[in-house]
Amino acid sequence: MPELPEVETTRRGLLPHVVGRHILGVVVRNASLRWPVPRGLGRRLTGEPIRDIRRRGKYLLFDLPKGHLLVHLGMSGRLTLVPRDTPPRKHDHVDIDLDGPRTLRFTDPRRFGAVLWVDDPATHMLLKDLGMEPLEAGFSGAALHRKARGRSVAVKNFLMNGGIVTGVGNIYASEALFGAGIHPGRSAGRISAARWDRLAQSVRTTLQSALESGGSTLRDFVTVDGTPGHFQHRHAVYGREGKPCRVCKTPIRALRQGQRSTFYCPGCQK
DNA sequence: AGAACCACCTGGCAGC
DNA sequence: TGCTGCCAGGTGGTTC
Repeated sequence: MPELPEVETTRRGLLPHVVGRHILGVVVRNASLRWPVPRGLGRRLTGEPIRDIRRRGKYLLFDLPKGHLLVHLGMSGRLTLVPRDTPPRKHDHVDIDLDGPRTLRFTDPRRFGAVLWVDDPATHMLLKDLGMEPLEAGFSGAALHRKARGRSVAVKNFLMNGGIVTGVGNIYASEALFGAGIHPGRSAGRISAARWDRLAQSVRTTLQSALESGGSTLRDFVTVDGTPGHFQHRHAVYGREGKPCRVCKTPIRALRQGQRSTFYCPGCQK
């Protein structure tokens, strides 16, 4: 489900209800996520205050005095705030009871997500090699151009490589390439500096607009209070195969790249 | 080093 | 209705 806008929407929704709260207890109903939820997570968390919630790519980091709770939503994960003692449903795997009226609940049908303890984000295996944050300074066409030198991989797969840019997944890669007028199959190493500038700008504006719409809800993404995002109604190409391009009316096409669906406009993207 | 594939898991939907 | 096959927002690991 969640790419950067959905993860960031989740973070912003949680902030006012979670930061400053102490953790009263932890319930792990199913520890078999992408990696096992560590034994002793409850012992590490219980009694501790949550000082901040940060995001690195699609990872959320809950800052505690002695370390960090790391949450990744995988393909189908969700974090919601529910009234304490709300009965768990089938895929509610982890509960973090907070002081105050609510419980922070991790739900994930496919269990590709993760709930882990991290001592030091700077050296953690899952975090240390992540690429540029597309909404922060340092992300630019020039930086992308430099990283793409000599690489034959399709630009769409390049954009989705978390070691290059973090947070851009399957939906927003297609959308950003449409915005920049670049064909998703073009080799990353054969794109001009001017077009990398357009693409970097398109990635930023695409993610920013999605964020302002509360993210995209395709199947099950909901914000922390249970309301869906609505950016899916504004997708230019994603999920629109056969429908007319919003700009030139050419039917949108789909193709497979690295076992993922890509959508593009053959009229607008070269 | 880089590129292409696979694996992990459940649920929803189209087609028969 | 019920079965089968395919698809889905991610990403680490393996192989070439």
